[in-house]
Amino acid sequence: MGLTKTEIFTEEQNQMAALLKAMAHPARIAILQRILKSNTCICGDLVEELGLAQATISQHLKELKNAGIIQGTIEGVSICYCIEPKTWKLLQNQLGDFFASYKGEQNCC
Amino acid sequence: MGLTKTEIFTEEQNQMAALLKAMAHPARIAILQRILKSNTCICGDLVEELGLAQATISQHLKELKNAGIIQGTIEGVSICYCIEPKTWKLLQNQLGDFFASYKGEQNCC
DNA sequence: TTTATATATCGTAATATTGCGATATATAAT
DNA sequence: ATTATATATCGCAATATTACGATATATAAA
Repeated sequence: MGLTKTEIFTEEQNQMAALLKAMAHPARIAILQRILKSNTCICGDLVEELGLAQATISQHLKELKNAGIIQGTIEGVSICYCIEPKTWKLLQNQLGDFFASYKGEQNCC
Repeated sequence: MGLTKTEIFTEEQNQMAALLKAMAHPARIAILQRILKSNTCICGDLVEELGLAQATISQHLKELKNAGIIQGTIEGVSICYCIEPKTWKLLQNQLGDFFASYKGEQNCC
């Protein structure tokens, strides 16, 4: 087929997968790192700093925005992007719990 | 085009994206949750518990294995899967740092 | 109002992912 | 050696992603 069977998974599993997927691209990691560094970031700066076309950057920003990971505000002619705190903290906690639940190598194979 | 321009990103960005991508599917989240819960997991159990065909589960396991997130050991006729501690801790630390580097909503837009 | 600048959207080609039936492989039991 | 069981791989169809040129839109300046 070619489409994920979301209906057989829990809401939490689908949500976590969607958020991870939104982050799972080197360009989007780079964009987030850039935003984390200066708290804020104008779209145009990314086009210069990463080596991707403007349309491509815009598309990556859209994906991060659709996932709720970043938010954008109109600032004159340009648009200022920054982290969406709610989703950020949610994912931070979810992933924190997820990774911490590993009990180590005992009884492993 | 349709292929990621890995050459313009850092090794770290590419690696992190690859690991996140391997986890970014509800079935693979479910598989990891199952392994985390009982430390270990036989492939056949997953086929029963999740509602996916044996070929599909096997493919998801392969992706997690290729990414280095899990490891498999032959155990008689079946195969026992468990977490690969090194990669797990690496990703845990990387993501921990990444999320913690968010300085909050000050100077945001 | 016209022009310049910044960003978004459209359309498209190349490639990747998802899921599964069919089949291959590999170990254990008879 | 044959048979049963568990897992992997192949091949394929449907769909999604990636990247980008071209174009649309929207704000600011002249």
